[in-house]
Amino acid sequence: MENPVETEEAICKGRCGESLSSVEDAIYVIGGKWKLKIIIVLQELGSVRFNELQRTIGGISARVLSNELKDLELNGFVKRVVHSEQTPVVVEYISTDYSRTLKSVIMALSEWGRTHKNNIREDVF
Amino acid sequence: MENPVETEEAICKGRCGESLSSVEDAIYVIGGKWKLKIIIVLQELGSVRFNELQRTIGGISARVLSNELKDLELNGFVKRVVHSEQTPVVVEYISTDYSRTLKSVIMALSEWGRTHKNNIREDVF
DNA sequence: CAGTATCCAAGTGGATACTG
DNA sequence: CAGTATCCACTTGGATACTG
Repeated sequence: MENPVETEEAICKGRCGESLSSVEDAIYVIGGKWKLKIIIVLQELGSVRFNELQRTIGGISARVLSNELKDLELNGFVKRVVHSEQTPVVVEYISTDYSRTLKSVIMALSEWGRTHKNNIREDVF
Repeated sequence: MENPVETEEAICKGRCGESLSSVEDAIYVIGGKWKLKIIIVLQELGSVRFNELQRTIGGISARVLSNELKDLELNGFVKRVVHSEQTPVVVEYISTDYSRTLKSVIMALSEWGRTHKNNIREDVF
């Protein structure tokens, strides 16, 4: 620890390692092209059905959406509710309280994305 | 707009469309497994060389790191500085002011990731 | 050191058809 | 409607060797 020739790598692992590993954990769970978008739509609409969700998000295939939803459900962001009293069976996906803990992440990302888009329009094109 | 049978999809596209598309834009630029991690290390160390960066991040191959850095440079998050007066040539990567606009994104993500990790330890295992 | 080139295995994802 | 199964093209990424 007091090694005078401590490498920069070691210094970084000590100094920014926590941020690094926390961000890594976050990306592992909510990273990818679709997860946050699904969570946003579910939070906004409250309750959505499969095909409706697919159309709202746009560009996602049924297979991929299905896999993403399973993933999100496993991690507690989404609850799958089956109304088996109806035929054909109706399935609703609803956002959980836990998904609301992502509020600040979503706000930060959407604000940055909006600003970035404006920067690009003004500076580059 | 005043259509009484306006679909939920349309409602969502009006209500949360901006957040949705902004988050999409953000993910498009800084999404993926490595980009934010690279940016964090560069911000923390200020200036890093290629192999050093590879070792600090850990788990990333030279080819992938090289591609990510090109991408980040194109988008203005990283500056590549060549010291051609030395042999063998020394290359430094430094973070830009623009990468600092990601501060709130990184903070939100790292805080959420840290909390999430704690939740998992306590609740699931 | 700072990458690039090549080979190759594994994963991702679209399209389509199909099921209860 | 709410998915699943299959086929298949494309992409991603590791390992290794190589260059200036």
